Amino acid sequence: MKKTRYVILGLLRDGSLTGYEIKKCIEVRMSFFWQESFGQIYPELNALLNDGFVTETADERKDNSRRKKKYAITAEGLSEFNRWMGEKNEKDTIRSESLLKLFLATDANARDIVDQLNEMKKQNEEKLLLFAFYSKQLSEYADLHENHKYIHEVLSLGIRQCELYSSWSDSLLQRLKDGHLR
Amino acid sequence: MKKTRYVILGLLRDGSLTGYEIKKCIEVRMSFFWQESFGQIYPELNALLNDGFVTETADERKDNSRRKKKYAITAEGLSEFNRWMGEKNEKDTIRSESLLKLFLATDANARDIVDQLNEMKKQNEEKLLLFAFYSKQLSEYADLHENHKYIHEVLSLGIRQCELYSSWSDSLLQRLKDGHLR
DNA sequence: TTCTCCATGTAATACGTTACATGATTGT
DNA sequence: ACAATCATGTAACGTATTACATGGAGAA
Repeated sequence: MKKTRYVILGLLRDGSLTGYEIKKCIEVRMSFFWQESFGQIYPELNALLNDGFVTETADERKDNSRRKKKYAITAEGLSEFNRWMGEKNEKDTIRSESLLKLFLATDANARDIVDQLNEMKKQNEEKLLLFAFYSKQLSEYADLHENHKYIHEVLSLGIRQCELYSSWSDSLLQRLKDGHLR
Repeated sequence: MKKTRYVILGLLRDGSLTGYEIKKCIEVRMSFFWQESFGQIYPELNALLNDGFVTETADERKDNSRRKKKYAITAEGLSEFNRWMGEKNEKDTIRSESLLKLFLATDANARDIVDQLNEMKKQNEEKLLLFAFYSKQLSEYADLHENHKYIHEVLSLGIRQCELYSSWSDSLLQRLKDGHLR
């Protein structure tokens, strides 16, 4: 089942946002465990409006041209969000082409594997920088996250996962270079 | 882009398999980073046959009734697999409803969060048992994995990831119970 | 002026799961 | 005899990405 609406509702609890802002928010803060595209967000906002879970405030200067629309959550929206919170989750899924390649690799692919591992290490180190930035940003809004104790915990899990991946790939690279992999 | 064919080709390098066996194999050994369903595998096997990347040996007793079909990789299939190995990967994606919920939770959701965390801990501990089983199974076929050095490494990463998630949820639960979460 | 980012939206397409249909084999 | 698992396949459905169309605002 599609979860787009719940992410949107969840984010709107802290104040109204435009569709664009919602997208950015998911991208910057949640990309380590969630993703949504414009093609899902905009239609879903209209569906939510239709269901009475959000209200829309259009920036109505000009006339016809499309302008900024801010969405706010309604009481019904909030209770729908809380209902979802108590529902059973579907299984987590991970799709990692890098791990797939490593898993399937033989000695014939040794050269490619080194490239894969380097790329993996690089990507995780970049993600760590992003996390650090976001983490710092968070602590500047102490009041807001007063109400969101778990964000830090999830973030800290993300960081530790990145560290795991990055150190794992690094150690594998080392052992491959030194030629004593097993 | 769809990757189903490469998983199939990758697995077939160690000997012919039926579609059913391929499915089981992915399920048991790769579920921590990859998944495929019958609805992808069977049509893809026919596509691969059509492209000359695999050959089919049907178990042709009886006549009309559908029977076991073993697939083997061809030289062209092998080179197609090796080509893919050198290609750039698409970004890894994770979809975790549990982390999404935790990320979005406030104090209002405290009760639900405890359930989520317990479920998360349980699932990761179960996965660890599966990993242990598979790991043991692997060491019994030393000859086969001689050629697949990286399987162990990927497995070990999977184990450490599960341990991370399980100990993270456990520690969060502890702190929630003791009431000193920040 | 041109580029980038903000901003909204739709349509086409691709991807993936689930349910269904069918039947053989193996173990209890 | 029955259930579980092995085994193959398709059709329907739902979900998600991508490309496209459109245009404003601010910066270089």
